[in-house]
Amino acid sequence: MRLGLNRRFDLGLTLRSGQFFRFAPDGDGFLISDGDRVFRCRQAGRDLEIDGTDEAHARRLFGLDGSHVAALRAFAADAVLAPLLADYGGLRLMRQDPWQCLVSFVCSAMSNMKRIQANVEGIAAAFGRGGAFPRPRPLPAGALRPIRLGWREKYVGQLFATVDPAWLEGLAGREFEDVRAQLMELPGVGVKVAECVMAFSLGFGEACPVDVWIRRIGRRHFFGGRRATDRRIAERLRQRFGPRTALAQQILFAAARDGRL
DNA sequence: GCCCAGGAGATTT
DNA sequence: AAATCTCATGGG
Repeated sequence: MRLGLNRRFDLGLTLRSGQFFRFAPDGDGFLISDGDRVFRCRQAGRDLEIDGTDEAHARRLFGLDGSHVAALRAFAADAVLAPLLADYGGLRLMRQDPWQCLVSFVCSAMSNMKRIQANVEGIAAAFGRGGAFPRPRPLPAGALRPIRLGWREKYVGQLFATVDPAWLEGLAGREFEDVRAQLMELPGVGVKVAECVMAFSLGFGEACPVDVWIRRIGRRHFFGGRRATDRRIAERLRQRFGPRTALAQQILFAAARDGRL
């Protein structure tokens, strides 16, 4: 199926930006796994070719809606973001399967993108079917050991044994602080991981995950180089970008990792 | 050997 | 409430 794109979108940049981990190069496109959906995807200029899923899913997953244009217009007036839009304007905020997203970011703690991807793929390969991400279920003791998750292993095991995906999906659209507090009751989920799940799978545009990169550039660009708590940094970004904070954060993250900030 | 990586949780101050 | 410690592993 071919999907017309009349707005800015860069598939490769979006996939590699660190919000999603289940993709692999496939010819001149990608093989993508989002929850129980596995499909191929290829971008040719303003066309997006998808094979194995439907248009509604692809548009939702890649954030292909009109809100992006308005966001770019707002960002163009921002002194920090404006210089980045030429290279990062095609980076979209994805909306992936919440359960897969939750496990991915619990695995992300004090890790790096290559290893996170290997860990998440390892979990899918060991317990999933046909590339799909395995649904929660109690796993045999020691079954996660070969995945080499380190001290995240016990958290992932507990999540598989206790989380109800329907409950997780039901958090979308509810009150921000309430959702974050509920996510933080889960093992291995603190402020940062909770806001990742909210930003990348539950549609909370005000979410602002503060990791080492955002902390660094947040201090440099929004606090005059002075120290600031993660909470203050997130507050300032929210005040500056409102419901587009999550997208702004993702652009800043990608640019910072590229040495652009 | 060192330091760092999309942190969380428990303990100490 | 903020600073500190530990957790396991791979890469530069």
